[in-house]
Amino acid sequence: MESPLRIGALATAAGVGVQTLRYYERRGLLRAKGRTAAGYRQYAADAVRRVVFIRRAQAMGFTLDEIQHLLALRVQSSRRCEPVKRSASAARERVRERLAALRRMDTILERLIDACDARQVTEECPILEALEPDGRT
Amino acid sequence: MESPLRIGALATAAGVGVQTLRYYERRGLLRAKGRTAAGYRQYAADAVRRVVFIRRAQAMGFTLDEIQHLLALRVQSSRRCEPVKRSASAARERVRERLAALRRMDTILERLIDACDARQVTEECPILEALEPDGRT
DNA sequence: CTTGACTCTATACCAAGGTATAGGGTTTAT
DNA sequence: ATAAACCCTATACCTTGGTATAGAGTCAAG
Repeated sequence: MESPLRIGALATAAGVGVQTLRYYERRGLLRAKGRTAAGYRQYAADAVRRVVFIRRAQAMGFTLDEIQHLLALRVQSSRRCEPVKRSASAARERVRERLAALRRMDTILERLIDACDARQVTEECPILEALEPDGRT
Repeated sequence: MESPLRIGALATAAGVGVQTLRYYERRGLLRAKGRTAAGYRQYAADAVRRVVFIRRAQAMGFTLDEIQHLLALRVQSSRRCEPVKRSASAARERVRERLAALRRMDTILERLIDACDARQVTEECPILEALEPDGRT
């Protein structure tokens, strides 16, 4: 029985601009529950979570198209399970690749900081060595 | 005594287009060692590593501006160590935040795939819970 | 000595993900 | 009942990270 949010309230709650929400709607990422007589969008309270999710997923490198797919992932019936599983597996594959790359970056930065602490002069840029294809750390 | 690379050779070696390399130069990410009499850019062999680094860093979500800072990170002398360390620490902080978020995402996707295998119906979109600030999985 | 592959600068264009503005209606507090 | 603060659509514009094109010079092979 909660009163629905108008777009400005949702924007404030989620920390984005109203234009952004309308843009997400055009992109198919967000739908208003309905409209008032005057045509104002009405959102349920959980729209805040959805928008926050979108921003966080973006922050970890997903595109809006990918996020749209992620948001659609749920097992709706015991049929139609395979497509969901395929999407989820593909998404997970990308996540794991990014994880591996980020872990390498973390190691490199850690070692750089340590070198700095030890006041060692590193003639070569250690960062440049960070991401060699063979990934030796 | 290796013969310097021209832009096309560097582009091929690093797997990018020549336009991209000139763009990086404009952005201050890449410098040619010199020019031929005709004005052709000449690159040292290690430019390949630099460009590959740029692409990998991009792939893990760094902007070109951030990458420019990363590339500038090297301990050039035992003085001036602090600023380097601060940049590296800040970069590492961002990396670690992304890692944490990606790990949560990975867990969620794994559980979704498992639910799918078990033919369980997930009514609520489980993805939405993936990135809650408190990170409960 | 010309043809094709390469290079140069400069400028235009593109896609993603917004942000701003114009021109208008609505709701609310005074 | 009117001004401030909100909402609507539509359209234009912005930034990032490129890609394409135009017009011109360079170099190596035949």
